[in-house]
Amino acid sequence: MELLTISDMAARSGVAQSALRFYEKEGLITSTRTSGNQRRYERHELRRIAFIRIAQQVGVSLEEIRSALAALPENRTPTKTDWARLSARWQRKLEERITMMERLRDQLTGCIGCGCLSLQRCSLINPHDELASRGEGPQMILNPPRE
Amino acid sequence: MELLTISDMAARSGVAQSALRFYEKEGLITSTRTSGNQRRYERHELRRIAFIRIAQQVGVSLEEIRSALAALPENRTPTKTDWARLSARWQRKLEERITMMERLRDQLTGCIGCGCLSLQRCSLINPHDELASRGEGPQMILNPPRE
DNA sequence: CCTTGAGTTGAAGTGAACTTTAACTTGCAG
DNA sequence: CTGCAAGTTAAAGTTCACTTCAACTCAAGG
Repeated sequence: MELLTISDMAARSGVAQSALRFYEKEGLITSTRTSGNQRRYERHELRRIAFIRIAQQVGVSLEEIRSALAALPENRTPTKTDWARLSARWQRKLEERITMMERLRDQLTGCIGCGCLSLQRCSLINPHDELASRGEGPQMILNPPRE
Repeated sequence: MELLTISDMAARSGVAQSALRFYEKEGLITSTRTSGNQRRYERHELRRIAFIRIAQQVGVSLEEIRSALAALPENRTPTKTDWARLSARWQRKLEERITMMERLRDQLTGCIGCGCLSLQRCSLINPHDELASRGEGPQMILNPPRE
């Protein structure tokens, strides 16, 4: 069971050393120390880092990521099942985001025909201008009507 | 041709007044002034704002948005065609982002089966660990191999 | 030993996208 | 007219996600 140095981790994960230290300070990853106070990482920390970067791609904040990772066991190396549970959760987030983007794309496609993009008339943004009651902004995308 | 005040604009667009002033300072939108130095907006500025918010949803920076908007005519109200051209361009960006997200989702689905998320073995991140030559990080998602 | 590269810390800096503040001025209903 | 809500500015503050800096200490080859 060989431990990895911070430069190993940076090389393998593609994340800068400074970011790794930052993540540790934020409680996203952990490390042990050598007698000389240098960080040593267990191999499975790479999974945490991978997870962090993926979640960021999905548009999740570090704070949310932190709280998700907090669900992993602290006293033992996470099992496949632990990770699978977490992955499933993020997969739903991803799914939601994709759906939103697709809705955005579809509406935008319709808008290209009319060359509009008006806040008042275009369905992309606020159809019929009667949505004021539902709040401000591009209601159709952020908060579409149920069918 | 009635002009809108800043609070009209804020109400109609769902964007804070402070943000509208900020956008103006950044050259994203424009306004005329009353004799008493108050901002008055032409109605079509709402379209610019809508466009800005939509582009932000897609993950585009204000700087990029600014340069895209710079392609619109300054001396006349943009025509449908002007907007359509711009919309088409963003639609491609959206399409790309959706593709990336779908790839991410598909890979993640595969990963749930194995409960992995390893930087070394999981195909989500860096299959076979031989991608080092192609750069660091989650290569499969950011820069997938051609088929 | 000595040098050099790798690692450590706290604190300050960065950039994006705004918001808040303070001190005024305008617009308009009564 | 008056009073007050709405508007104006420059400058400073905020949050997020890091990076950079300065001043060290540690580890290992020659």
